[in-house]
Amino acid sequence: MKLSTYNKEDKVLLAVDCIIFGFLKDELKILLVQRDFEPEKGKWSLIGGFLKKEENLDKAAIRILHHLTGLNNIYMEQVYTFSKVDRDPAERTISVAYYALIDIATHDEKILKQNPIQWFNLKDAPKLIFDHNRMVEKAITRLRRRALSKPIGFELLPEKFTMRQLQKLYEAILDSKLDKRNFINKFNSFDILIKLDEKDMSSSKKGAYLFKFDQEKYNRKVEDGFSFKI
Amino acid sequence: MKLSTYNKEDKVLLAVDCIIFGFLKDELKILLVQRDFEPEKGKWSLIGGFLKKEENLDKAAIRILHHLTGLNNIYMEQVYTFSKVDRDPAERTISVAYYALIDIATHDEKILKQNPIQWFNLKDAPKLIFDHNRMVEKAITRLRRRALSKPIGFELLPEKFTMRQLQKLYEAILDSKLDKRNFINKFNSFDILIKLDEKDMSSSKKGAYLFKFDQEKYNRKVEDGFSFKI
DNA sequence: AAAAAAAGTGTATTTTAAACACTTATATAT
DNA sequence: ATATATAAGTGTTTAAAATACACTTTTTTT
Repeated sequence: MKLSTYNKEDKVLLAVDCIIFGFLKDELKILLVQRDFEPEKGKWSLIGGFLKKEENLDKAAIRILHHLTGLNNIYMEQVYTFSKVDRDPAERTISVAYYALIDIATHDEKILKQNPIQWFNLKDAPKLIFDHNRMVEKAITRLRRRALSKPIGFELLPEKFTMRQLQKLYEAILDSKLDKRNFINKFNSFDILIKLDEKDMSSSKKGAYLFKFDQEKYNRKVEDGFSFKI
Repeated sequence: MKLSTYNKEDKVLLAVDCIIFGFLKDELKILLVQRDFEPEKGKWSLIGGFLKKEENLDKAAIRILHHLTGLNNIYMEQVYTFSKVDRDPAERTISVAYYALIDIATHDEKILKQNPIQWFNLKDAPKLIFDHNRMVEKAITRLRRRALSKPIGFELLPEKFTMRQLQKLYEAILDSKLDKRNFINKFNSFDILIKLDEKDMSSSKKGAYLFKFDQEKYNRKVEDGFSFKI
């Protein structure tokens, strides 16, 4: 075996923890897993695992998420790397947090097959192991900033949705009430929605028009960014 | 020796690389070091080193920066973790990038003592080893976002500075020319400057009033944030 | 036929951003 | 002493964006 140039340096375990946000019934949710090994076996945890030598972090996040939930093709974004010395009591572990947004309805079959995995309302999620609650906080901050600077919703909403659902999503993320008319005017000014000839009748007698995103324009806005002020 | 719970998992080297920005004579600068070990010995590099088992990343960044430059008490912020498999050809190494802003004049004595270290104008910095150029890009993006959402300058400017210097700093960071009157009006609306009874005579016959930051108000603005639109 | 429930829609006001040019002070050169 | 050159300093008008705000429509249920 080749003697490494960096031979005297310490090596550490590098973990990846995934914060998966979903949205259902006007509530922001988070996907958690019941840990099935020690330490902290049985407690609720983010979806996590260890980086392997021959993969990068993005790949590791995808593999770990797939392995624990069956979810595929989820684009995750790196948030922050957590390195408190005793964050994992078992062994020195540094962990890189990733987050993603998904539409619960689209993906739920897969997830529900797996047993110790569960959606929680963000507001009443259980206490998590290690520093996972801090990770969630940091991811929420990131999500909030993202919602103010780029369109959000494509990943979190079903293909067709009402204006009200979209507004509720923004209200949930920004944790504040928005004015209906101002929201619609503002969002329409971005010109990324297509109004369908179809109504959702599930939430009112009158029915609410359904919309979908104009994929191309949406993507362009993700690139260019915008400024959404609350 | 205790048999670890995570015994079968891979361990990796974790590096920290520091992107140190400075500002002098209307130019944004970056501090680079000539690497004195293989691989890539003699090439220009960010200020880097390896995390030790018994320290967290913030501490490692401080230690590494101090060790290579003599700089003390520099607050650095984590930017991103880079993990491409072959980013370091010698051995699998993941690196966490940190960045900081410093006032060159205040710190220069210390730095200049150390030899293979040098300030470069950001615009004509040499090609760096590994993925360090990408790290710098990411740090600049972060710096720019920071400049638009929080006051900046306290760390990059001398204690007393002219309005012109402050404007040039923003111009350098945002890489765009700003209108003198609009800049002053805007910045004054933040109410974080104290106008001194002293003039800087070095750059004009008339002399330009010196300002300093109102530390308390400045800090409050760092907390609360603002929106600086260019 | 009345009541209830959510959807849908527009304007006036305030705030913020952007565009824009001349005067002042003083050292230096003639 | 006078003229000139150089950067500093200073406000207003216009345009754009954000905010505040309330009634009508549709349809089911009673």
